[in-house]
Amino acid sequence: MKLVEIYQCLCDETRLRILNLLLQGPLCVCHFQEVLREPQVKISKHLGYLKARGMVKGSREGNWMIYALPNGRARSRELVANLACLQECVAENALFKRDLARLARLDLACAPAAVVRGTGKACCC
Amino acid sequence: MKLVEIYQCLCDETRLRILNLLLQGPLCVCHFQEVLREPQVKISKHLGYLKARGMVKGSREGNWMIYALPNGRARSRELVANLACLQECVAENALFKRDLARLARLDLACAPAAVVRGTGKACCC
DNA sequence: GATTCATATTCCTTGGAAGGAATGTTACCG
DNA sequence: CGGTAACATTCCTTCCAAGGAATATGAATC
Repeated sequence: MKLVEIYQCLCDETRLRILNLLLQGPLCVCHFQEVLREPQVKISKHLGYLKARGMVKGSREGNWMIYALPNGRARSRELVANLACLQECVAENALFKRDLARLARLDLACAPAAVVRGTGKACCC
Repeated sequence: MKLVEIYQCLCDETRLRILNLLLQGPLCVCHFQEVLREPQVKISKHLGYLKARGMVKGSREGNWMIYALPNGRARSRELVANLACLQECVAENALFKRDLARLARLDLACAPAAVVRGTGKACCC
């Protein structure tokens, strides 16, 4: 992944919001939809864009697709630096903070449901 | 300048090369041309793009246009963080290092000429 | 096996960015 | 004041990205 490709991934607001959520951990598409409140096709296409460039990886978990950032060892210096920078930059931004708050509420509602279902998974409820 | 606008400025290789040079200090258009070896119109348009978004400022110096990053106080947290990140990211990149080397050679050739002309300016010779 | 849920893909339109050729503008210089 | 040097802008074409509607795929469930 070239440096300019990293920036291309970062130059759309929806993608920034997606990555902001992924900095908290893996997430399935339906949760992106709930938190971002954007149409399914929009979310899905941006995830496809990021995946095609190696910025995220996706794995199927039964009926759901879980997306995550590449794991630590697979992250280039440039990617690590830019993800850290992104996290610092969004820290005081209202939109991104609201997204994180919604994500936290979702996790709270989600985890018990997962326990009930006996999956132990926070996703997908 | 919104965060996403910063990334939009960064998502083109020519603009990255321009900003890499500007991290060393102000520069005139003709020097961008010499270092980057790209056509005048290309340089000029990318500088216009950056200027329109507040990423650089331009000032006329006689016959020349000098471009520079906004000065310290005018830089937002996001901009400071991303410029630092950019500088770190390009530090080991061959293309960007070559540009800096060319810039250094240009300054060496340029400064004496400026002295001879009695301007004391490194730009434009 | 038909249905349903979650997600992806296709097809379309629209807009914006990139690049080059040509031309315009501004300042300096004789 | 005509010319020239340094940049900017316009006009054009090409390409890619974004978004939505509709449709397809793949897994689970009955």
